[in-house]
Amino acid sequence: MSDSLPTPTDCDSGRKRSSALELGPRKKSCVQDPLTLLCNGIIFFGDLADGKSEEELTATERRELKVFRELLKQIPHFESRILESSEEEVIIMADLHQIQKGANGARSDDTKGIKGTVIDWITPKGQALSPPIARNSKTGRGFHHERTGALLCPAGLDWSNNDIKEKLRAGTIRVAGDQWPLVLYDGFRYDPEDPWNGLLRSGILAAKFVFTSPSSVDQEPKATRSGNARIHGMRAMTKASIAYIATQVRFSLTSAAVFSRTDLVTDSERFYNSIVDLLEDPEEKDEVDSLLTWWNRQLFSAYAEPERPSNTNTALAKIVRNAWP
DNA sequence: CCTTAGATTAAATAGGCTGC
DNA sequence: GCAGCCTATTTAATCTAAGG
Repeated sequence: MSDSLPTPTDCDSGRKRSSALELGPRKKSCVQDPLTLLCNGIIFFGDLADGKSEEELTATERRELKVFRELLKQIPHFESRILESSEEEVIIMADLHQIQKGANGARSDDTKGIKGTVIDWITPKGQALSPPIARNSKTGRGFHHERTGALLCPAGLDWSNNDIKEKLRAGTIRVAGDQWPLVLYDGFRYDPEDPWNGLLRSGILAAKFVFTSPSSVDQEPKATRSGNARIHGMRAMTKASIAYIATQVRFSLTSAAVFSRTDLVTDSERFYNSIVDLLEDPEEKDEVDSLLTWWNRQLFSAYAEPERPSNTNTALAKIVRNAWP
């Protein structure tokens, strides 16, 4: 990390931009326009090769060139790769970061929305939660609340057993991501005799909220414009979108304030993967097929023809989301 | 080895904007 | 006036480097 970049005071934005483009496993998101940076860098190199002097560049261009050089230095073989690659490949590399950025933003929007409305559909009809849960805060959720605790309780465990309840609250019993909570089951009822009974058929409202539109959750939708599904040409639920919704719902019930794939307490990543694993298991194909059919009847029976997909980063990201979050 | 301050990052949040 | 998109700001977690 001995960074030879002198970091003049007027150049900190440049540093950010360079680090944002590392092609490592970690995604950096503060870059404004990675594509421009890459393209300009290549153009600069071409100009310099043609005998153009560096002094002819503007201050901004020199700074950009500097960032570009730093980039080449930091990433092994990046120089040869980028100078050999076609224009299309450069665009793809830059877009990957934009898409990741869009995906993060979209997920964040969903988390925010579900956090509020989930309160409505875990509240028994005509009753109130006691104690009440704030719509905009995660405090008071998780195992410490009777309702969210019951829904988060692993399906095989008995929440009404005080000993178990206390151990869940104290953390003596740690719930891993592949121990599925009761909230995944239709009517919040788990059937030990038939584990498939109702499994993954509970998050309709959340799915509608995300995919069709927030108001499509209500009896009388007041949508005045198209929702996500129609905008992005989504015609059906996929295995990944079912797992995505389940993950969002599960997270919304926890008291954790920050969504993190790698957080081992919420264990969201393992939870998501465990559902995808089940849905992709060839031996479960029949059950999965009928599950998908069921979901599509719930969500898309009223959806006739989707519009053409739009082209924004977020739109691309949401398409990606249905294949890989 | 551990602590600690500072930097860096991802994510949450509020709120504004646009198109219908 | 809704739905989705976008931006600026805040917050929390993680990393780094220096010092004890």
